[in-house]
Amino acid sequence: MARRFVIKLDPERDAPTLTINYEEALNSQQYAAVTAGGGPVLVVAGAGTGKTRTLVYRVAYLVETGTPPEQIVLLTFTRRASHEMISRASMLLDGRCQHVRGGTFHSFCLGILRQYAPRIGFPNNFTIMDSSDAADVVDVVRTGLNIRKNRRRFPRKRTIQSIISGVRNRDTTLQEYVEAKFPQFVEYIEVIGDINDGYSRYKRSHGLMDYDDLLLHCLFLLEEHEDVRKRVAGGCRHVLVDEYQDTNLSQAALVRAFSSEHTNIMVVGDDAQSIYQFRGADFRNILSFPQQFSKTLTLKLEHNYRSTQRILDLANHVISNARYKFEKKLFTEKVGGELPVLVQAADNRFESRFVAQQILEIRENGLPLNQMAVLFRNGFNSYDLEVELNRCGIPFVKYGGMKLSEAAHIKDVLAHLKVLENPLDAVSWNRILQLLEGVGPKTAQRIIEWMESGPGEAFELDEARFSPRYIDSVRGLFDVLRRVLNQKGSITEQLERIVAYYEPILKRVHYDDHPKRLQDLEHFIGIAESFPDRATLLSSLALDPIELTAIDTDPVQDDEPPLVLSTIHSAKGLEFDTVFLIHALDGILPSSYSVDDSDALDEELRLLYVAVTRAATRLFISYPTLQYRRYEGQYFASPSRFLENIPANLLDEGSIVEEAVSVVEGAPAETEEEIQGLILPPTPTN
DNA sequence: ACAAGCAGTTTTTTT
DNA sequence: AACTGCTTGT
Repeated sequence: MARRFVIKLDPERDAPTLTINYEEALNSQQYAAVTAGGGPVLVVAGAGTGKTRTLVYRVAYLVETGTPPEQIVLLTFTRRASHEMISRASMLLDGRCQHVRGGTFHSFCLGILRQYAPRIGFPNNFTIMDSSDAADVVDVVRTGLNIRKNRRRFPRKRTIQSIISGVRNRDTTLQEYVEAKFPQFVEYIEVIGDINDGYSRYKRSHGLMDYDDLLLHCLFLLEEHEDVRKRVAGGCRHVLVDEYQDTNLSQAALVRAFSSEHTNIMVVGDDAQSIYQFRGADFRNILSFPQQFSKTLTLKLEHNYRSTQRILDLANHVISNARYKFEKKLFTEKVGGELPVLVQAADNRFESRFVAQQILEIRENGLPLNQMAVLFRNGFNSYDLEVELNRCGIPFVKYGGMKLSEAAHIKDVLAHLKVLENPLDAVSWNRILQLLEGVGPKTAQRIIEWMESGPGEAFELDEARFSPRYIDSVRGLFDVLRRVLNQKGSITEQLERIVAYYEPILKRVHYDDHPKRLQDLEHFIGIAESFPDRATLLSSLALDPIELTAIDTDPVQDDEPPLVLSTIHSAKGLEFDTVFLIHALDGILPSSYSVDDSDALDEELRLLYVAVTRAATRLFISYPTLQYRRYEGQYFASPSRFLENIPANLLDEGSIVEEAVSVVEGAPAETEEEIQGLILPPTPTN
């Protein structure tokens, strides 16, 4: 007779032993999120409430409680964010966290598509186009359709590309979208539709995908191929999504697909920080999450650990002016602190000198440079300041603005690599052929068509068909490509060969500044060295472009962590002790492109909210009164409308006084105490 | 017919 | 700084 023995479970002893004391490290709301079970979880987390911390601990918790790290998918907004979170989780727990799969939606989709592309009629080695490549294709298609540009006010190639992309990222039609956003082009809706059709066909026949395709083709793949969906979603035991308020329709659908097998999905975000509506994101996406996933557990993080109460008061006041009423109000225990200040400067130069001097002073008082940041609306708003910082010897890094891989000369060299990787890539062929003397759009097109129809062997040129005016230079191009291909050297060797070939072209095309551009190319070769192969280099560059200013950083003071300059968009998710928001002008912070559209205007307001909430203890907002415009010359600009009529108990006012001698020890006027001691040296002539 | 060079206009934010 | 449209040159 069988006997049954019962062992009593002792929760003290038999619970998995956790090396991290989660309860102690987190507040109760964070703890609830980190230790939540499976199923859909929505975490609505205000600015500075420990959103990143929560995700990091969540990753560690999942790993510790037995989820294989490679079955955890952490989708973030930038690759920087995903690297940071994964390495923080690794430090918290151990190296197992390194195997968590992370990245942007685009890079995660790329990985899937590289594997399964043939299932949807693409080669595995398809090329990723950035938006200016896409605009070039649009132009080729438009020319091919014989659409005359000299029709009245026909949209530019960039505009057509952004219309096409705008429609694909939203739940709308071309008709509706153009009527709403580009009423001046309503008469061309049909033509734009034709261009769009041609554009899709062109991409498909040449193995090209734009950014939208990475998401949409991946979604199509998962929806149409049950076995692929099962395999991919089967590997996603836990899906975590950061910055969910900035996802668009297709990203929400992808989240659904990824989590379709295990339904363990946690999304984190803040509707008040949605700043990518221009790209199709909709903050209502995050609010409708519980409707899209049944039995959603909703948690809120409202306790701010970052900022002083005075900064939060200003932030709460700013966001209360939005048409849409956001529900949460942030609170903190950091009472008091300095009142944020709004500083009026006479012009750009005064603003720059003010900021640089404050930074020097604050550093003098012991705050490291990398805990300060200067934020601005547009990449070019910091040009003047960058000059001033260089003059003062303040090292800085800049995020946002011009990217290395967007510079014409880098794109030229990259296009050579791209045709080696994907010989069908007609955009790149088009680009590199037109660099040859005597070859323009028409000839480039004819050569491409000849290559596609004719010889099996790539990079071979047959005689007589082409004019002797350029035949030799085409042959020269093919020779270089063939040599690079046959030699199978390292990336560096391949690039060096191409740059050597390209150098004379560079001198001809950019005669006035070729030394600077050649320097960029050398620097680029150095960066490329760290990539394992050509394909990885090209994909990484397309999805995670390198900042152009990485080049200018002077090696003199590289032991000091640099000051951060950033567009507000690129500063999302970051925090600093001291923040300077510069160029807070009407027409810049509410961008002049947004003032007619109340939704867009609201987004600009949220942008200001994001900027303000980056600051922990000190916030300076400044604007120059005098601005220049091309033909009108100088004119007086007004401060941001968002900063008007702010009660004096929330925002101080300051002005800049010029003082040729030394600091006056006396009592300055109250409103000027913030900038007491600012000495402006005589304005240099340059 | 097509390329090259010049003049005038237009520039957000990002994967 | 890059794109578009116009004029000139081969």
